[in-house]
Amino acid sequence: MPTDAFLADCRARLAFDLLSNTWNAVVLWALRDGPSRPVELRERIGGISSKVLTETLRRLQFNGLVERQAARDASSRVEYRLTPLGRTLLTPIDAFGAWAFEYGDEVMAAQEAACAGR
Amino acid sequence: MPTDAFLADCRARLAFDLLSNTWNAVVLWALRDGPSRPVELRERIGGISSKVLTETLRRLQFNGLVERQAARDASSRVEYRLTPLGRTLLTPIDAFGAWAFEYGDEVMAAQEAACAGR
DNA sequence: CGGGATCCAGGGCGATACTG
DNA sequence: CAGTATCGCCCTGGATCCCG
Repeated sequence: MPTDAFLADCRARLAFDLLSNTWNAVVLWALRDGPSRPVELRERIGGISSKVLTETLRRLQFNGLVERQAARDASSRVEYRLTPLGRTLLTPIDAFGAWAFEYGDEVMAAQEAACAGR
Repeated sequence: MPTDAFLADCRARLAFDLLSNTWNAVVLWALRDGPSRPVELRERIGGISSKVLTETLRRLQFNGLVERQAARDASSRVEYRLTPLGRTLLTPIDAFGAWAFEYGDEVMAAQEAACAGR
């Protein structure tokens, strides 16, 4: 990867856009351990409404990161799973998780310091 | 880092939130090579208004990732630079850049395929 | 040049209710 | 259970103007 000319490169922004909303990364992460049904996802994630979850999954689907599989019987059981492409995104997301685990406290401290200063 | 109990962990979401807007990652990236003045940042980034750049820098400042340094003379020259904490974030961002460089085409292809299917 | 003040449009996100 | 339809808030992001 070239270290310069990054910003004008649409590819980089494309990747940033994939993470530029509240739930994309969270849902991808929630799918890391295998296919899941919406109910499972919701309880695993917590705090996400059915509607927003669906919207997020549609977005991820649109970008080729997730695929949807309906049950073959008529029951309303559906599964979502990461595509191979989506799975490759776990590595960078992992990097962020590790970062948060290590530096999360510092960020929160900075936030409180900034608030205190006001 | 624990691989489970990630989603309920506020720390992880905190990190995701740092990337959950359009410009945070881009501006951080633009600062990677050293302190810069807003004008420089704007031309390096491209497509960002003065107002939005300022807002973004304030956000990053609030989170302790960037610091602002006014010139000592009265001229209106200001520099922004990454804090040590902010610099640690470059590694995960790098991971995303590398990912985009490698898989960007696949994402765009998936998008086009999704559009064609409609 | 830096950056505030406005005004404005779009969309993310939430709560709720409803259909199959 | 999965998903859609509404309604509405609020924030991001963009354009413009103006001040030190």
